[in-house]
Amino acid sequence: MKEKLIVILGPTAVGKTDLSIKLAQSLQSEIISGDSMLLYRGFDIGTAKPGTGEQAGIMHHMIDILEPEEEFSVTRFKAMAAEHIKAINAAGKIPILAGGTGLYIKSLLEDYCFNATKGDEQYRAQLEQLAAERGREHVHTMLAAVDPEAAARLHVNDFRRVIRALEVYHMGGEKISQEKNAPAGELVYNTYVIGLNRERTHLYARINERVDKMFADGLVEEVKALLARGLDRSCQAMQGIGYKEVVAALEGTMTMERARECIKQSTRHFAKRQLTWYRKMPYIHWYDVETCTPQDLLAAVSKDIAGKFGTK
RNA sequence: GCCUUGGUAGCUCAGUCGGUAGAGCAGAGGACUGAAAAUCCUCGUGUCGGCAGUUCGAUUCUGUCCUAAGGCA
Repeated sequence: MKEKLIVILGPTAVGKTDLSIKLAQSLQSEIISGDSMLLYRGFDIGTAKPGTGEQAGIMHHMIDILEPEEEFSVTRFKAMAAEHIKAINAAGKIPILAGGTGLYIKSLLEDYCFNATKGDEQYRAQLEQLAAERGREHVHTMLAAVDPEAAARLHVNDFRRVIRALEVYHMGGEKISQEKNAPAGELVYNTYVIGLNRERTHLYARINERVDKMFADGLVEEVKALLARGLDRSCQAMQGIGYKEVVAALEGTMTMERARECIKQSTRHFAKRQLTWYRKMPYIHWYDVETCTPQDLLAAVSKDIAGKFGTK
């Protein structure tokens, strides 16, 4: 008997948070975040994290569980989310997984089987050093020597993956190209996947507005506070959209105005990339947020969920 | 009114010593299996402001008109 799960995904700024909270209220359930940036404490404004007021007393899991300097990865997400899903089901409720991180959600639903080799900071730094000295081609050639299949698939410039492939081979004796599990096309959970979308130009307009609002709400102060705490600007969380640009502006490499535009642009690009993940998930039930009010959306979604799970 | 400098892809501009043009950005599509809000790949025909002239041929030269900015009155 598979555990039940409701998923809400969609591009950034489409309105996932709002729907997830309303739905959680009406189903008296709990929310699990499927978002790689909400994990971090202190990263609130730039991540559009729902504040405690907005959370409306609904239990939110996997938000604010990491210190800013902590590292995180998909496998941890997968394991943690699975636990929450299990626990909430055990309590007789249907958990709501809401978030936009394609890899995280897809790997959870489809049970990606990752290589066991852990990330090794030192080894990565070593390869980056090597690439700086002898070029990326050189590192790519190293991969071709040990795992030609992976090398053929990876572009020389897709340096992160080249590094990972080498790491997997040298640190763990595995190959990134080795066949993983073939999840029989069936999802891990008894799940109803809701995809929210709206017309692209309108989505972009919302993104632009939201970025302006982040600045008005004190994004710059948030970043300053993080830096003042001694947080290294190179840490994972600081690579998030909105943070790396503000840091650059504070360091003087670009104007704050320019940073604001960069953030809008990156967010738009990001939304587009999210959408390409979702296109590979044929089991998503799409709802056009454009053509209905929040009430109608909730009603429509509730009805479809009731049909699926036999809830009220 | 006169002078100067512009008018080339949605935007900013480059360029053609005359043989119908190309970058960045924007935008679009894609990849992705322990960093994923990360990382990476692919995609550029537009009356070269209008009209006329010179020419085998003009976006490129000449004239004229329109238009923008600046200067002089």
